[in-house]
Amino acid sequence: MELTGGRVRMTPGARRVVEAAERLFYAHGIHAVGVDLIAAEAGVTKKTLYDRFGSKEQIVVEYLAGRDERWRAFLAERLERLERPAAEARVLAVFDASREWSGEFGAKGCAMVNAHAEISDPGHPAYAVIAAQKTWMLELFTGLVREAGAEDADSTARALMLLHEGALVAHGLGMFPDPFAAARDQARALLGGVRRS
Amino acid sequence: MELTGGRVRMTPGARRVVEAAERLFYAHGIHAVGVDLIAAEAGVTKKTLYDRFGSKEQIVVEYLAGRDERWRAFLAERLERLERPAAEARVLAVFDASREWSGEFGAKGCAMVNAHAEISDPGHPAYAVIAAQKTWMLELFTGLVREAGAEDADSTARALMLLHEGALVAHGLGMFPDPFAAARDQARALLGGVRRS
DNA sequence: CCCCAAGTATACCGATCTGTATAGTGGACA
DNA sequence: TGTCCACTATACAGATCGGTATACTTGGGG
Repeated sequence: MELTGGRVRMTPGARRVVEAAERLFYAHGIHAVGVDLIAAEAGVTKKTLYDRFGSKEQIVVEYLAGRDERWRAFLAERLERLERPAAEARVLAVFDASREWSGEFGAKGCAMVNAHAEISDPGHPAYAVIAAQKTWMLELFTGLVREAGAEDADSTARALMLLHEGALVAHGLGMFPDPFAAARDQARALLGGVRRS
Repeated sequence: MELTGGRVRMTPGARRVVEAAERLFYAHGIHAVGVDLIAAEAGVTKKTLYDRFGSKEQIVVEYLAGRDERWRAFLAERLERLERPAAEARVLAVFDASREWSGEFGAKGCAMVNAHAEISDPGHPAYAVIAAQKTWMLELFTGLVREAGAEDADSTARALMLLHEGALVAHGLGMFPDPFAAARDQARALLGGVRRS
C-alpha cells in the first residue's frame, strides 16, 4: 500500500488516478463512481490502482486531503497578496477567495460536506479529513477575528463560519446569484458592528 | 407505477417502504442503499416495492418530497403557535423550529443538500424537488422580511438563507455546539440593524 | 360468490461492484 | 548485466446492483 503518514506515494500513475477520482467523485458522488471507471479515466490498469492505493477508501482519503491541501494553498496565496492588511480586510478576502475557488472548481458546493453525506461510519478515515478541514477553517476565522480585536472572537468567528458554509451550499445548489458577495456583505456588516476590546 | 400527480399511491406497504428508505437514505446516502435492503427493512417483497414505485428513482423522489412535506407542516405548526406575532419574531421562530427539527430528525444535516451531492443529472426528477424546497424557503424568508418592513427584503432574506443553510451544515458536521442558536442571534442582529421603509 | 387489489415467496437476469491473480514490459540505476 | 520499480494486459472471483417473472395467498366489496 506504500503509505507515508497515512498518505500514498504519488507516482505518475497514482497522481493521474487521484486527478480522475477528484473529477468523478466531485461531479457524481463517491458511491456512484467505480474503480474501473477511475482506472480507465486515469489511463491506468486496476492493478496499478490497487498497487498504489490498496483500496477505494484510500483513494477517497487522497481525494479529500489533496483537495483540502490545494484549497489551503490557494487561500494562503490570496491572503499573502494583501499588503499591510487590516485584519478585517483579511476576513473579507477569505470570502473573495472562496468565491473565486468555487467559480473555478466548486460548482457542486463543498466537497467535504458532499462526502460527509455519503459516509455513515465515523471510523472511516475520510471522516478525520473532513472534520479537520472544518476545524481549520473555524480556527482561521477565529484567529483573524481576534487580530481584528473583536470582543467575542469565538462567536464572531462562528457567525462568519455560518455565512461561509451557507454561501458554499447556496452556490452549489444555485439558490441565487453570487452568494459569496452576499455573505461578504454580511460579514462586513457583522465586523463593522462589533465592539472592540 | 400508479402515479397521482408524479407521486405514488400510499398503500400500507408503500408507506413502510418510504419510511425505511428515508431512514436508510438519510443515514447512509442514496447510492449506498440497495432496494433489497429497503424491501427487507420495510418487511415487504421486492415485487411489492416495484409494483408500487416502479423504480428506485421514484422511491428517492418520494423520500425527498415526503420529508419536505413533513418539514413544511412542522414549520407551519410552529409558526401558528405564535399569537399576534411580530414579523421579526416569526423569522426567529424559523430558526427555532429548524433547531428542534434537526435535533430530532436532522443529525446528518439537510437531506436535500445531501441528496444533491449524489445526483449529477439535472434531469433527475429529484432535482426539481430539491430546487423547489430551497426556493420555497427563500420565498418564506422574503415574505416574512417584507412583513417586517425591511427596506431591501430580497438581500435580507438571502442573508437569512445563508445563516440557515450554514447552521444546517454546521449541525450535520458537528462543527460547534448549537449552531442554530448562533444563526438565530445573527438573524436578530441583522433584523435589528435594518432600516425600515 | 367471485373478483380484484395488495401482498408473499422465490427464483432469476445481466450488469456492475471491489478486489485479486498471473504473466510480462521497459527504463533507470548500480 | 542484473535488479528493482512502475507499469500494462487480461482474466477471474464472489458479492451485490436494479429490475423482472411466475405462482400463490388473503381479505374486503360488488
